Amino acid sequence: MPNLMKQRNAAGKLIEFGMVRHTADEIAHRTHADKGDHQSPFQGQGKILLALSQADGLSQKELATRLNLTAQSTAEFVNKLVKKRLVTKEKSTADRRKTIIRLTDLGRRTATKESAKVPEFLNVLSDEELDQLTAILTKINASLYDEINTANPTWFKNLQGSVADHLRDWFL
Amino acid sequence: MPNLMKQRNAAGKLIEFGMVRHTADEIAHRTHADKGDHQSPFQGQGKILLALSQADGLSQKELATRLNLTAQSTAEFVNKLVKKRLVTKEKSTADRRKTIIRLTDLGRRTATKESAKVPEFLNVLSDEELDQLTAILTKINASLYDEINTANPTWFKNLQGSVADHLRDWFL
DNA sequence: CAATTTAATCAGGGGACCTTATTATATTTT
DNA sequence: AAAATATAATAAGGTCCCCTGATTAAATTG
Repeated sequence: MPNLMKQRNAAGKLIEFGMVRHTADEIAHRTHADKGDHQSPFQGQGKILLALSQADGLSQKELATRLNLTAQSTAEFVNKLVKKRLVTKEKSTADRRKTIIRLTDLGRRTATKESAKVPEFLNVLSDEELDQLTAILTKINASLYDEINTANPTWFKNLQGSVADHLRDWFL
Repeated sequence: MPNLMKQRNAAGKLIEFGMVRHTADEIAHRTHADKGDHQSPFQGQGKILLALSQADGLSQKELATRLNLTAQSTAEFVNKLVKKRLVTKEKSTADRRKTIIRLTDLGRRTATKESAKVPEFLNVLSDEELDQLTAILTKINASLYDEINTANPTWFKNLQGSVADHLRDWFL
């Protein structure tokens, strides 16, 4: 079993990392002041954009399912995106209950832009440390996947899907 | 200069870590279903509780300053905490403009409970990996502190304070 | 055709924050 | 001391992220 003290140290650093990065993010938003555009790509409207950039023309229900959101939340975010002219809604002709959501050009550009950039703080690490970090995170992620899968297989599948989608863009 | 490919790998893993941990957290909340009790200790009401557990009897203004919140947000959170009987408000006799906030017993217990527990996923790491992770996070955190300090010295000071407060409990 | 399931919407609510007034209660200045 | 200014807290209203419950419209089933 691993040394408890070492675990505690690492945990402390992780907590610190969480706090510090949170603040750094806030500063980034507030400073850059991109106006209404300060959303994380993993939440709310950003989430929708990301999903659509990977599979355009989904119905609201499909979006909700993939993103583990309720139909109502999904509708809310979609409507906001429509107002911003980032997506469009149209009734499916095949099944008139369904509403198909599509990215506009602007929406696609926005989604792409959000998507990828290497955090600057990785610049302070050596090659060796980067490898170590990658290996460690791989282990940690595997363990978390496990935990999630045990607790809620549905979420696990959805999560796998969106991680894969996101990282596919990221790595090519 | 570090290898770009290695940076990208690490960045990808970090992004994945972010997504996965987010989901794991949600499951923890939803599953445990502690009712109204699903707040991060670094935001909103939780933030207030944490600050008070470190220095009870602050005025709202002092809280706002320490936590980089507006007086209005602070008031909102405090009022919600009052409703939940986690804190009390009373007028300062020395300066009747001020309102002093104090933790109730329940509040103190809640704050303490929130505060410390080693994330389970650290169990999958070896001693060596724990050391590596600690070293890496130390570097990353230092770099983020730097960035924050440059951008906003005030926030930097406040952040230092709350990190110190939080970690003091954590390490003893 | 009647009953049921499904996709969306409406209404309403909680939590995190913010901006723009106002209202008390000091503290200064004249 | 009276007037002017600064400070602590409120009130009101907004945005964003999410959810539950109730209702409507269209499709599927029996």
